[in-house]
Formats: sequence, C-alpha cells, structure tokens
Amino acid sequence: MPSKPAAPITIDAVYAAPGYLFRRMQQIAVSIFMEECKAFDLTPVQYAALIAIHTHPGIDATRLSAVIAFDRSTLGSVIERLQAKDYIERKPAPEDKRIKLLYLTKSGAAILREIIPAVEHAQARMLEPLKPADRKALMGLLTQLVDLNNEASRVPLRAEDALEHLGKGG
Amino acid sequence: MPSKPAAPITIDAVYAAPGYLFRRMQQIAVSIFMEECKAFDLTPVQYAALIAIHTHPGIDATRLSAVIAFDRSTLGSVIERLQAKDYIERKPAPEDKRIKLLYLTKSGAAILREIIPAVEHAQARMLEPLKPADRKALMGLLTQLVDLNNEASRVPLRAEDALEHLGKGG
DNA sequence: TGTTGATTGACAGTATACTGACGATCTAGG
DNA sequence: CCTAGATCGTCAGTATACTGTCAATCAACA
Repeated sequence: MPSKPAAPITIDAVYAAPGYLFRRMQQIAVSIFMEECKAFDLTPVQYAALIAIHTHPGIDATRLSAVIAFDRSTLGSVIERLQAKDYIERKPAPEDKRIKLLYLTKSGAAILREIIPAVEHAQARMLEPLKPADRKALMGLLTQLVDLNNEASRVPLRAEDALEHLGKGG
Repeated sequence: MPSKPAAPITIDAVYAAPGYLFRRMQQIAVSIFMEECKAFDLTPVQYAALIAIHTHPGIDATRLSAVIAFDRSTLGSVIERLQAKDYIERKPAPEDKRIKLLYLTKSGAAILREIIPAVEHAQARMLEPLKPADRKALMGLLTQLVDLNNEASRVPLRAEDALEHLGKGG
C-alpha cells in the first residue's frame, strides 16, 4: 500500500471555514458602509468611536477602547484623525495628568446626526439578501456567539463596568 | 410641539448592528486562529493563499486574488512574505512576460500538512460556544449571505471561472 | 504593422489591527 | 517620603485592506 499524500487539502475547505466566512462578510460589510456613507468621510471605526464618545462624554481613550472593544493602540490614531477633522476635542483631566478626556465638538455632533440614516441604510443592506426571518435568526446567533466568545478576543467588551471610574459612582 | 433632537443616539445601537458584530467576530476568529497556530508563524491570509496555491499550482497573483477573494494589492506583500519564508516560489511564465507563476516549495507543502490540524481545531473553537444545531444554522445563513453579497465586495469570489486561462481548457 | 485598449505586477498613500516596549504618572505600602 | 507596581498615552514594527496610479506587456484591430 503506497502511503497517500495526506487528506485532500483543497481550497473548498477554506470556503466553508467559519473564519474565512467571517472575514469575507466583514469586508463586504465595510464595503457597503463606505459606499453608503461616502458623502461623509467617516469610516466604520470612526463612526463607532464618535457614537461612544457621544454616549459617554468625557471618557478617556483606554475606557473608550473597552466600550467599543477596539484595540487601544489603534484607537490612538483613530482619535487623532477625528480630532484633525474637528469632530472631537481632548481636554486634560484635572485630577490625573495621564488622562485626556474626549468630547464631541459641535461639528462632531452634527455629522453624527446627519450620517445616521446612511449608516442604518448600510446596516440594512448587509442583511437584505436574506429573508426577514433569516436575518433575525442570523443576528441572534451572531450576537450569542460574539458574546460567548468575548474573552477570546484581545480586547473584550466591557460595556458598563468600564465606566465605573468616570465619576458616576460605583 | 418642540422639535426633538433626533432619535436616541447611543452605543447600544452599535452593539446590535450587523457590521459591528461582523467586525468583532472576525477579530475573535483571527485571535483564535493565531493562538492555535502560534507554533507555525502563518497568518490566516497566508494560510488561505498557501492552500489556494496548493490547489492550483502555477496560478498567478491576479487569479489567486479572485480565487480567495482577497485584495490584489494586499496580496503582493502576502506573496512576498511567503516567498521570504521559502514556502512558495515564483517562476516567470514562458508565454507572458507580465505573469509570475506561483508554486509551493517542499517547505510550503510540509508546513501545510503540519498546520492543518491546528487550523481545524481553531475553526471548531470559533463555533464551540454554540449548540451543534445552532452552529449549522449560523454557518448555513452566513454562507448564503456571503454568497448573495458576493458582488458587493470589492473583490468578488471567482472560484472556478478564474482558472479558465490556466491551460486546463475552457 | 502600428496604434489602442486591456491586463499584470508594482507602488504610494491611507486606515485598521495587534505586539511589545517606553516614559510619565498615579497608587499603595512601608 | 520613597519605592514597587499598576495605569495611561504613545510609539515602533508587522500585517491586512483598499484606492489610485504607473510602466511593461499583451491582444485586437484597422
């Protein structure tokens, strides 16, 4: 018996792999977002950061990264770009010289109001090819899976407890 | 009636947005892949490229990008790195001086055989938190959605027809 | 044959991601 | 007060992604 050259290694296994499908879907999602929002010069990441700062005015960069589960190093340049566009401003914290607090500017609040319809349209478009019941099912399963895998990511989501040190009492 | 300051804009809408969940899940997937395969010094993208070259020896970079639906510009540096690691080699095509054909080296074929179990373990881990029936349901819906949104991505997948010019007859 | 248009690989520029390290700063303990 | 450890922002280095451009080359056609 000749020793066979191992199991069939083909590209078809890649096509069916969860990781490959997640990557493709993410790229499709970004593509649709950018197309719907091309009038606004905002990336998905920048949009999420703006929303988070709007929800939590005076948050610092480290806690912001926990609230949206984005890498803290990357967030530095994202904040820089948002600041360069005059959508946010940074103020030193009075009681901690290490921290810089983040606030939306008037421009930032305005662009947020304007872009929301386009963003919602983009989000709807991503799921549009599916039947309504399937959309619900997919989102339900995906929400579960992301939540259950939270600790597996480098930056786990810490939605509420990340804000306990922000002077709201804990 | 005072005109209300628009709908409630909060971070919770982001948490439930398909695009946000796709992004998070992709990052979790990469994290799990890298952890399971840390002994091999191969990224998910490099792995997919290797598999594709193994399946289609003598493919060129442009067709490779269509076969795995990766950006062609990015693929250039991916190929460079795989070549630097001595996993692939590039040979000029005799009948077309523009094209460089891609082949796996012995090292490349070997690392592929060795890494497969780790990759499969990683893929399984991504879905592990879900019940088996839910895993199947999620993968089914995601496969559908990626396929139906194929043209929405910058680099649509062209699995088979991309290879018609490779001398296999068309 | 000579020109036009398409294709290929390469590159520049921008934006995420992640790893690891670093100085400045704050906190706790002694 | 002074030091050890933790935290914050920052940076360097690597790897994807995408846009747009370019020279070399090829294919098609007049």
